[in-house]
Amino acid sequence: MGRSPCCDENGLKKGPWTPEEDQKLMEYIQKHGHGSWRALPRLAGLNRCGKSCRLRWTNYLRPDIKRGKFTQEEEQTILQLHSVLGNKWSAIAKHLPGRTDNEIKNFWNTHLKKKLIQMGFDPMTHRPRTDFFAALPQLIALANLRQLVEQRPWDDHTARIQVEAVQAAKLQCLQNLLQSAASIATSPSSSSINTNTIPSDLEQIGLLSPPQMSSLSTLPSPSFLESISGQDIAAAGQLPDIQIPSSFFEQQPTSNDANQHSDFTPKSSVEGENGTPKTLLLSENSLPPLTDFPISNLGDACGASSCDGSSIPFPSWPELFDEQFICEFV
DNA sequence: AAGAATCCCAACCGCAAGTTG
DNA sequence: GCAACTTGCGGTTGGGATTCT
Repeated sequence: MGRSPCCDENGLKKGPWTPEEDQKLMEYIQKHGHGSWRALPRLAGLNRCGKSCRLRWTNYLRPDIKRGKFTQEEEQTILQLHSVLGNKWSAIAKHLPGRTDNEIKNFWNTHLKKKLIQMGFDPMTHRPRTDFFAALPQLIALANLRQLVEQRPWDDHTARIQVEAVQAAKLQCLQNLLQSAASIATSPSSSSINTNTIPSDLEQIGLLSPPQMSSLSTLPSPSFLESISGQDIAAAGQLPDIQIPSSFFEQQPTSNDANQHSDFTPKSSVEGENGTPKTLLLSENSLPPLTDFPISNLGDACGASSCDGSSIPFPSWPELFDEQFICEFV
């Protein structure tokens, strides 16, 4: 065991690779294979450590590397695998030919994680986040503090201010949800997918929702899990419920679609009683169903952000947004 | 037009597991 | 069994590119 001393050696070049260095490395590996990475730089005439050479080769120079944007299918696969495997980038990469673990990791950190957060999902647990609601008391306290700062006496308005703060928070939450759905639907990367054309295997791997979960996905199917090595599953420990909203992948209506549905209405794909997928169109007055939040096993696969004990249980829609509020919002 | 802010990704760092003698 | 060495992995960062103000 012990740390590799190679990168600690002095006089070895660091930083970006030059085309000449790339050329040397490629030519050497194509001729001789990489063999011992430690010996390779010397043999190839490179003033780099073996680790740096290995990284450059595996992440950039390897001929089978697929470059360019991640496809919708790849994105879905990453999300699905991440919900099962967590940050096991190399394990995830094995299921995405031509993609490196580093690339997937970067893609996750710069795109997918943000998307999930925007959607109100914890990127670690793939469950609805509760932190926003946990912040409600702070918002109320802020409203109260402002009143104090302004030296206004506590009067009958205090209660009203509190109510307004809660209303504002609710409004912001709802706007966030709708904006997230809209922004995802309008993102170029999502333009190639259509709920009606999602291949059946995506349903099989649990990316489409079962009836009871409405817009939320559930556990991956056995067939999907079988495609992952037993070792991976074992490493992942207990399998979490996967709740990527199906609207995550949905498409901005095309210009034609937009004519048909002039105002954006989040769609959820659900299965009919006979198992046939059908599309659920949410009306202006309906809301994404979040009442299926599985509090029962919440603690099993918690990440840091929502399971630190400070969070409050995720409230149901009727609890959170009363009818009057919804009408006001609409 | 220019400076600030943000995004993005190649590359580095350090840890740990595997291998070898 | 032990220590040295090698490899693989995940987290983090530096800085160029892009977007915003």
